[in-house]
Amino acid sequence: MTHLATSPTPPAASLKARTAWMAGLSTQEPLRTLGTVIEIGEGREIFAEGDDCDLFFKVVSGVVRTCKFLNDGRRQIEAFHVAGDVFGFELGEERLLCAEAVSDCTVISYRRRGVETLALNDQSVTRQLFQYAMQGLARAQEHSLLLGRRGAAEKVAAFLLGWAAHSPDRQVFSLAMSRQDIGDYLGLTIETVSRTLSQFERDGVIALPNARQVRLKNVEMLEDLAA
Amino acid sequence: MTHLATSPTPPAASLKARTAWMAGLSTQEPLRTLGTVIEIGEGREIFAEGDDCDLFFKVVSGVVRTCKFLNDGRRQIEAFHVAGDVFGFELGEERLLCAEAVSDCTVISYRRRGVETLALNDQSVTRQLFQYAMQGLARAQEHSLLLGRRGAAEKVAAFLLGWAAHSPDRQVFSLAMSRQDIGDYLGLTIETVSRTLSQFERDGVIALPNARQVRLKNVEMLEDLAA
DNA sequence: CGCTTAATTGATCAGGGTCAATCGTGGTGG
DNA sequence: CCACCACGATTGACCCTGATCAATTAAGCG
Repeated sequence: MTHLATSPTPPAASLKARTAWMAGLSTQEPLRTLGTVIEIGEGREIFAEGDDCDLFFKVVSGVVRTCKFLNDGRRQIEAFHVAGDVFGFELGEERLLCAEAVSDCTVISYRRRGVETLALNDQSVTRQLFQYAMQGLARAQEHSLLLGRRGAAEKVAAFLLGWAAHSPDRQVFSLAMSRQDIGDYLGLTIETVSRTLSQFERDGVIALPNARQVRLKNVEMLEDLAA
Repeated sequence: MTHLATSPTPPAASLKARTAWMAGLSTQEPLRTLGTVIEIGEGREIFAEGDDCDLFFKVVSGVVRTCKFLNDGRRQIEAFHVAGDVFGFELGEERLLCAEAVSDCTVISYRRRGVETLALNDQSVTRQLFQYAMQGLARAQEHSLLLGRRGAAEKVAAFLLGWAAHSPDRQVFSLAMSRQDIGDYLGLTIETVSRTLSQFERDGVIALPNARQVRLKNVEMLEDLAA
């Protein structure tokens, strides 16, 4: 399940090629004709909490975060979405989460109504939607598990391994997101994230050439930590 | 790894009556004929981590917990399932979670294969499965949010309100689960759960006639706490 | 080259975990 | 019927991890 390295701007032509990343649907891509390609600048909002759910999205390149702002001002990041991931896929009429571009990114938007109409005539569309829902479910459950973990070290280790798994190179990769993002995803403060990473580096588990670059030096120990 | 307590199978007659409890499907219930009703005793395992996913279940009565055991012996409860909820619905071949009866309960089991076959000919079945997946997704996201909350008071308050919402009487209800269960669901220890409840009682927010009975005295304050 | 923002590091504090004792309730057997 | 036991829940004392507050360093960027 390797995702392609993010390449320079993908014009429409590359879009077709990229549908191959989708899970379990090598032959058919009935949604292809419905999508609209959109470029989003780093930090820009894609949709907000409370918006109508008339669209959902698939990431082509870049990273998107879906999150919720709590009444005390804190932010909880529900997930990071990378190439191939679908987000903004909700049951109700109003969005419970908002979505923002972590990095510059390209996404495809789909009209929910249009897809639903399509689904009436095409079983494979319904099944595709089902796949998206189940993948989201699995992801959310995994995240619950992560948040339930006790130690900061456990959480950060699990996060690094999870992120490494998306990367083309599992040993060396760069984090698309800030320490604040990582903290909001793991339920920790930036300081704790930073300290934990520094400690990992002192222990020789990882190397940090700069704040965004990570090199895993001892994957086994990380896996032990992540439990 | 024993599952599926073979027990006095209720007759088909009772099954029909029970379909009325199901959410959102008043007119159609294409799955009705496929299910097998099963009685499970309190504390009994329904399926284990690593089992085949050839079945999924719907709760008729009682409460079921789905959970995961971590390598350090801790247990994380992913969800409590009450009448009408579907559980054991997973993508992969092997289960990632296990399910146990919190109280004596009655569930209906469905063969995944059978339902999939049915779905080929019947759009409504596919759409029903989609609904289950999306409900599970919404639930898992809500749980992530709950776990991400900072304070113990916030978590316990949110839990009480959530549980009250299922109950026939929103003011007075009884908890089906132990303190340990609550703790494992919220990522807290039994002591902290107990202390927090006691504190709520001292503050006049709730009353605890006995360990399992809860009476909400100040819902507004609970809602403030739950944020 | 200074300005701004992100990240790191340090010092202190508090929320919740841990360990341990006590209470309460329900079940069992004399 | 009551003494006894077992188990869950509660409460208390103490400690540790991670949050908070604050200062310093590093990295972009006009």
